[in-house]
Amino acid sequence: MNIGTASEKSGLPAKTIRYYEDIGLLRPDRADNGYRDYSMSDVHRLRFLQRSRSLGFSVEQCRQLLSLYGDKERESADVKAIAETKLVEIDRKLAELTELRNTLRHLVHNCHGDARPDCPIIDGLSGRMQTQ
Amino acid sequence: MNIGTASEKSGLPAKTIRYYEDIGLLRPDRADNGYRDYSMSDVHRLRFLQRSRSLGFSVEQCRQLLSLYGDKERESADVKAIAETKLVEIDRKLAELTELRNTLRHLVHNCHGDARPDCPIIDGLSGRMQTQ
DNA sequence: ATAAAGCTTCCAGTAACTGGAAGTTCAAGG
DNA sequence: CCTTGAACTTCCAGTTACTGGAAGCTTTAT
Repeated sequence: MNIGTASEKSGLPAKTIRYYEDIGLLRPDRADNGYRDYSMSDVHRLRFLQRSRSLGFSVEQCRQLLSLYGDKERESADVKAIAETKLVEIDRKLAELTELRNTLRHLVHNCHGDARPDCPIIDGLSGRMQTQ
Repeated sequence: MNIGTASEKSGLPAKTIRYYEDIGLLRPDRADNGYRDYSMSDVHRLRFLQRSRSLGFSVEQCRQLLSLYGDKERESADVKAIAETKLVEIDRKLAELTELRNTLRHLVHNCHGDARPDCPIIDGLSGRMQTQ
């Protein structure tokens, strides 16, 4: 499939997909006309990149994560070690995201939603805090 | 407190903290010697920035999120609208992160962890997929 | 008093895109 | 078949969000 279709399916702009190829994150086939030709496997890699990038992993971390999928020659123990390291990181991110959500939820539910500026959460968080 | 202490407490490099000041994300006091002087409230903003940036929110999104905390003049209905928009985004990120974790967990648990390269998950995900 | 550590500003470099120009190829309509 | 517009190509320049380093001032520790 062409880059436009791959872009739609992966949620990444075509520009970014070409950039990822430049820095060696994937290597699509080329059709006779010179157009890039993406397989479903390529699209999976792209979606994976889209997701992990948007979650705050660096491109180099994504490259590591991708290697878990792509490299059949890689030893399983190695895969396991990398995956386990990343799992710790992901769990930390999950906890932080949950905390952020709770804060915002609280904000939404405890504020009046009208024109009164005396929101208790904002007051609580923005004021001078002496607690530690 | 000085920038070094604020850096420790927030988890952000001093360089980044100064940069955030440059682009108007916070405005610490200055001591008589010209040193920046951070309050606990500043540190809270910094920690909040650290967290939301590492979770893939852009600086501009962080600026919006921060406005929920900082601006007492802001109307509550406005706060509520922004918070609710961000909540949807956070929930999406949570779902994606959970999915990513499940994939990796599966990878960790189903692989042999020895030197055999025939991990079923890698085989499943990296191979040519005909499914859609 | 002097050295090291920490602070200041400023300027240049990097990572990860992103936009735009200039040209080629393809799919649709006349 | 011809043309027109969308989608593709490469290349180069610009943006965002830092990051490193120089040059100099202030504080702390011996």
